[in-house]
Parts: sequence; structure tokens; C-alpha cells
Amino acid sequence: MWKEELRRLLLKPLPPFDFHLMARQAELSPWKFDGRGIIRVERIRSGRVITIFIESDGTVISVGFSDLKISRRDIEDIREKLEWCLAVSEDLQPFYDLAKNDKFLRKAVSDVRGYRILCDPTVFEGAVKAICNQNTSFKMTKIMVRNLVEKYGGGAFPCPRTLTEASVAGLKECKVGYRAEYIRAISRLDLETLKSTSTEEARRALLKVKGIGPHTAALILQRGLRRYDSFFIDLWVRRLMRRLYFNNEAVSDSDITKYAEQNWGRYRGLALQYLLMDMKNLM
DNA sequence: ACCCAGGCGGTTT
DNA sequence: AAACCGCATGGG
Repeated sequence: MWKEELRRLLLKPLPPFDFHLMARQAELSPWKFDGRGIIRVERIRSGRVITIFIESDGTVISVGFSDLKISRRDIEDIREKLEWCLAVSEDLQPFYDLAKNDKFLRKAVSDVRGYRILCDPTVFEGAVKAICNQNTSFKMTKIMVRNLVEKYGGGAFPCPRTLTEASVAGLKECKVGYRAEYIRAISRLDLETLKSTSTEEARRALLKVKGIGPHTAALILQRGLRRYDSFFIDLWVRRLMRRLYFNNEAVSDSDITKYAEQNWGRYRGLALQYLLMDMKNLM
């Protein structure tokens, strides 16, 4: 599968770039991590489904395709998607400068230097996955997403139209439970336009959608829209933040949010991701 | 059997 | 606005 002659596309990320750390996050279908690199299944213009193999030596990202009969146009589509998902042209220097003033961030940046969030290609995909993440274990989330991808996408992530036409009963066969109605509802919206709005505007729009609350909105902003100023609090974040920045005192969530806003500003979401990635070294 | 899992919407205080 | 409850589903 990972054959030299299938290699078709090279991407040159702005350094520093840690591909392996990002690859570890390729857990939800149709992303996959096989120990060597990232695999993703995509549907191309002809309707055919192809597998994309992505690996990196740390300097260059090389992309191979399972099918050699793929048009120039399809390759350009995929290049564009991957450049977005992998944040190929992201300059993290402003964040690293900010991190120098923070004892724990400094350590995290040194430990997981070059890490960027692996984003989903579409806001829609990010939103469906975020909804599948609600009130369940990550293991269950993986099953739900995999079922949706198999049943409605033939291995690729289903397009919104397909889910719009799906029945609630059909969706429930994917074990998404009460989330079926939410998923169907968001498949009718055009979420992609949010990419060109401000984070606050996008957040307000997302919160108006039935089934999307503060936590889900924050996840969508992070993984579907790559907004580094999207901060959220859950059990792990609460524990981490209290331990590192509040001397383990039982401070409120709003205190934590305020701290992040004041100290990390527009990078508070990314700062959080760095801390979470390096949690084992920090706690 | 019971409770919980990286929420959310709706209803009741 | 804060506290409570039901929700689908599978795992411990």
C-alpha cells in the first residue's frame, strides 16, 4: 500500500512541524493512524472513493493515492484540503513567543514543539463528530462516526445532502441515539460559510442550532474552523488548570476562562491543546 | 440492577 | 439563573 510509485504530492509545511503528534489525533473515521502515517478516505469528483496515504519525515509531507487514475483537478482538491487540515502554512511563532512567559506553556512547547491541531476538512464533519462526542465515551464516539461513514459515505465522510435525505431511524442504526435528530438538522445548514466569519460570530451562530451547546460549539470552532481562541472546559481541563495555575484550589469555571482570556488571549485554545498534549509531563 | 460517559434542551424552582 | 431531569447507547 505505502508504495513509492504511488507517491504523487508533496507538501512543505512551515517549520517547526511535528507530523507524528498530529497523526496520533487521526482517530475518528475517515481519518486513521496506522503507526506509520495518516490514512484518509475521500470521495473524488467522479464519485469514486480513494484512499490517501500521508506520511512525513518531519520536513516534507508526502501524499500517495490508492488509485493511480486520479485527475489533476482531484489532486488539487486534495492538496487544498490537506493544506487546511494539517495547517501546512501556519506560522506558530507568535504563539511560541507568548508561551515563553508561561512556565508550563514553555515546557509544553518544548515537549510537543511543532504540534498543530488536525482539523476536519469541513465544518460539517467537525460538527457531526462534536455531536457524537456528547455525553458518551470516546470509544462510543468512534463507533458512531465509523458507522455513519460506512453506511452513508461508503468509507468517506458522508456529504450533508446524504444525511439530509436519511431517515432518523436509519441514522439511529448507526447507534447515535437521540443525536440522530441533531445530525439530520445540521445537515440542512450551510456551516461552511462560518469559515469566513469571526470566531464570536461563528460561535453565536452555532449556539443557535438545536443540539449545539457551549462545549460542542467550542469543539467545532477548534477542529472544524481552526480557531485558536476557542477555549472550553471539561473534566480534564478543570483538573489541569486548577492544578497548574490555581494551586489546586476549587476555582470556578468562569475564573479559569477569565485566566485563559487574560493570559493567552487569541491563543487560549491552542495553549490549552498544548497543555493537554503534554499533560503527562506537566502533572 | 445501577451508574456513568469530555452535553443539551426543556421544565421547574 | 440555577437546579433538575430525560435522553440513546454501551461499558464497568
